[in-house]
Amino acid sequence: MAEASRAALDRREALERLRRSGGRVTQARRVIIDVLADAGGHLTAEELFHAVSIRDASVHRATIYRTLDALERVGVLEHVHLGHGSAVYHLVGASHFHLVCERCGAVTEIPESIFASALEQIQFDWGFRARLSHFAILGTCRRCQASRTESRAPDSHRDERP
Amino acid sequence: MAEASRAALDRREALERLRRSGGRVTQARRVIIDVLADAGGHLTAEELFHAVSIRDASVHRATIYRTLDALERVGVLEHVHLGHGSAVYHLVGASHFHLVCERCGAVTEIPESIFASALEQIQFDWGFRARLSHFAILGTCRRCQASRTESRAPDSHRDERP
DNA sequence: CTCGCTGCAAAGCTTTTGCACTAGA
DNA sequence: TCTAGTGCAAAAGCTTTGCAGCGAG
Repeated sequence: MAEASRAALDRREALERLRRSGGRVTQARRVIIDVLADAGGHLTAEELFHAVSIRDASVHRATIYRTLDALERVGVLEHVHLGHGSAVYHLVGASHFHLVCERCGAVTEIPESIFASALEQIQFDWGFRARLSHFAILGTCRRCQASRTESRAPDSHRDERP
Repeated sequence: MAEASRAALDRREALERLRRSGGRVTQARRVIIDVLADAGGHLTAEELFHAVSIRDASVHRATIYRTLDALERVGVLEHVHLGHGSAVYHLVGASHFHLVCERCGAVTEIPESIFASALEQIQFDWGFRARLSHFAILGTCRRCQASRTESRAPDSHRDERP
């Protein structure tokens, strides 16, 4: 992976990759990529739509979905499921996993190396080449383990049943 | 975990657990638990609804959702996300992970022990107690790795973009 | 007898799609 | 120019909810 050494694609690289794949660089796509680059990733389609609307109110919600699909197909971005809610999108970059606390919703990124040997064993035993980064890993964070009666944070929850 | 030694709760244990938690054992719940026990797990709400309808057509779709919620809350069942589609439900039992092939949709269950040391390291390094069983692990199965042009199986796909 | 559970209907939310028009290469 | 991409509107899923009646304990 060429991008594994960097945090993520920047605007220029993203547009370049899009162009090279035969896609057109439109106003909507430029804004969407800008927002994703600025946010540093982890936006749902809806969050992205709101953020994009601020910069260009003419971009339609349907365009967000179609563009996310198109950009994912040409390898400019990826989506991850952090929980029960909508997927979140981010520009491709260093492969990593997400630890999501089921109680407070905190998201921690960890390097993929942690699971290297486990994934090798799965490849060896089952012939299955696993890609762990597509889903978050749920659990309980240090803080919430310490305080069992910790109340839930009001925001940033994606995997909570009300 | 008391149920870790067995494949999953059977009807009697499930009803017992429901009753002990103060829940009422109704006709609808009995049928739902029966269907899940017979299926051996991995049913979406919609699949469950169809299967339940065959045995008792009077059970409403909304009851399926409310019952799944209730039964999950009292620890009778759990849900897992195998892919982009709806979650699948199963009676609680031995903790395991699901390998889902992104190309053919095949689902393989593997024991949680594979990841034991990785999860321990996460606990040690980040203080995060991870529970990997809530999401599937996507990747490519042996067969699909062998035949790169393998056509997708028409069914059992849950994590495929059309 | 009481209130937890259910059927029903309707709404809610996210995502997709058909169509005609616009604009990128 | 030529067609990929877009806005718009409407539909399509899937899931939730308010309400009144029923039935489990």
